[in-house]
Amino acid sequence: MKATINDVAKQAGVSIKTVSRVMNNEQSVRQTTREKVLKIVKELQYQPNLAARSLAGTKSYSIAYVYDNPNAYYVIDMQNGILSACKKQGYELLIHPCNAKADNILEEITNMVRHSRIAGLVLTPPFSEMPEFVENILALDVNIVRIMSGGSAPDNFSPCIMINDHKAALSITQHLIDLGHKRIGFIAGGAEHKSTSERLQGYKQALANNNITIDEQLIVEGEYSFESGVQGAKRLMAENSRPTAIFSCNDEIAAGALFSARLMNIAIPEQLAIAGFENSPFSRQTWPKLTTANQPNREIAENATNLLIAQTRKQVTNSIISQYTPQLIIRDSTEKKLNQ
Amino acid sequence: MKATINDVAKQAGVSIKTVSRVMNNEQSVRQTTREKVLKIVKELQYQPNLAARSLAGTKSYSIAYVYDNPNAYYVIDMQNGILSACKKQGYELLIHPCNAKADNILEEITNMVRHSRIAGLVLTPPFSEMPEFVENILALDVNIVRIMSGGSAPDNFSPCIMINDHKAALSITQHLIDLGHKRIGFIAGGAEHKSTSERLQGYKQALANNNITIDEQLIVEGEYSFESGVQGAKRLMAENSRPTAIFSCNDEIAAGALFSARLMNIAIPEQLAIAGFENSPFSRQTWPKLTTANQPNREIAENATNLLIAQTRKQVTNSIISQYTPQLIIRDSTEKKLNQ
DNA sequence: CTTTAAAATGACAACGTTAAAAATTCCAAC
DNA sequence: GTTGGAATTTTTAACGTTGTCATTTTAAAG
Repeated sequence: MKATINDVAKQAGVSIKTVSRVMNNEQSVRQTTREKVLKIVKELQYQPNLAARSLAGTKSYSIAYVYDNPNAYYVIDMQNGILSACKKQGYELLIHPCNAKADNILEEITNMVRHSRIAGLVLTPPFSEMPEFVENILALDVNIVRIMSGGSAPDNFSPCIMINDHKAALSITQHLIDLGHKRIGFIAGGAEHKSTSERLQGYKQALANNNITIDEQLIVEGEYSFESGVQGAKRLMAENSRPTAIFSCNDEIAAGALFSARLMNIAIPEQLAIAGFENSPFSRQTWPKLTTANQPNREIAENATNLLIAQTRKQVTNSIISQYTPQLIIRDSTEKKLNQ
Repeated sequence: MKATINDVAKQAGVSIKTVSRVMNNEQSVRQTTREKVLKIVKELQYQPNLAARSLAGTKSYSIAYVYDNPNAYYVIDMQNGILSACKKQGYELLIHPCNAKADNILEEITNMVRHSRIAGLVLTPPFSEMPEFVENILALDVNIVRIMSGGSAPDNFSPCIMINDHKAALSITQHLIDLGHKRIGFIAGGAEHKSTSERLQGYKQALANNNITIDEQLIVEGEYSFESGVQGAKRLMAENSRPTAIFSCNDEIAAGALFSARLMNIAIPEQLAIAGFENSPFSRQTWPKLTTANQPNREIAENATNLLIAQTRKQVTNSIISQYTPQLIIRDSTEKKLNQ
């Protein structure tokens, strides 16, 4: 039914090993031979059998995405980006949602890697930002790529995609300052996420740049959830001297803060400007829509996966670092446009 | 490094075939032998190699989830439910997001099934509700399970999980009627989804049960998106005689309708009651929170996958149908409680 | 005890690919 | 033309399972 390497070899009049070489883009195949084989491959619609490949070879063609993130939009974007790269390069994706705080998490991942013969892992926060975890995973001799927050990579053990949250948070805060705000609240995300501290530092830097004193009362702890935004805004707006603007660590928190403000009959943006971060669908589904910073997760994920696969194929020896800085998107939650 | 069937066989003093029999729960293995083998399996932490299995055997241990759904919450819930069943039964999950309207969609899925040796497919709307598509997939001799809307299965070609949207929509509408509403708007989801027509029929039935004339002006077309809710509410509220309540086909639409109502300065629920459907996070992230019907997607997905695997193992001959009726959850978008 | 059928177990060839080693072909330099 | 080394290609043996069929063991009946 389905064409195998034998069928191709017979048709092309070469040995199966030659077909294998062509399929794997290996050296020492004469150009004419390569073309001859590729023609038959196309004719028979031959695709190498993944099971046979991973059984016979030392290589694997499976990539796993390990995550623990309650943000469905983020996860779906990541999955789609990873899948896109996988498809193009003939890999399959195994998704592995799990609990980062489980005490046997390392054992769980180890088993998964061993059992499924994984070529590499894509790690996002919080996993990518747990140094001990990363070290232990690398000890398994499996490739990884990390997507994480920061201006520069924490080490050069593996390719990293760095999201410059500091810079992005700085420009959001500067935008609020430019609008005349001087008392700007900050609702943090989970403390275990480096993005939280990076965004906080960007916020502080912007204030410092404009000679605005940092008021610790205006900075409240939280986590990356809608509910956290609700509570955070409640606390901030209960202060004696309320802020006139709130920068929330992500759009979901911002949506919660906005919800909370409405409960208190506070007009947005007239009495309170609110900004989020991520440009997730949340930022477009509130009223008014949220000012935010665009973080192109799908693209980031595809890029990361390409780096991972390149590493798997030993096409790179040195660690590669790629940088993204989310760009400011101004919407009505901070600055109302006249026509709407 | 990793234990193979040979290691187990040697240690247990039996042939590899016997170990294979034990691992596959086959008949004709003496109880004492079975125990002896299982003891070694545990000791060596032996797990059969999936690649070797699918290469050698006629069976496959991969399940694919084919979907085309913009609702991230729904997809994540489904994935987690399917994964949960897969893990328990030693299967792996391949996710396959795709475009249901692509003209080569059948070819795409066919290739995937052939190439990855898929044991079965989990289909959700719109795929599960495309009879021609389903028929063609079944012709590939692959097992499927369908999760779809309706009171009874459309055929008995494969196990189905039926969501009784009709009944659920009826009870939501009845709830609105019980609150005194007589002019109730309906914002539809995508016409290609059976849930849309089922929910519409439930809505109409409830009106009929209460001798309320059905006003076609109050029924607007739409699709399952936030934006569609925004537009739908805009149209409904522009009518000469506005509705006093709106039943939206899902929570995302309802959230959009609510957003839209706020833009028009309409008080919820005083001037307009809004109900959604699904009990997705959307329903808890609006202000006020949405009355809805709870659809336990994760549980449904796990159940569906179990049916699929049972079918794969030929543990069932006849088609199995499982039923779910989403249950009404009353929140502030239709009926404000005093203490809040 | 035999005999016999059924139950349990084992031997060995697949499955479709890659790895390692061996064989062949090619081409440039004498 | 030879020759020698590099480039290309082929041969054969894995990889870890399951399927098929042969063999051994068991237990029941005579």
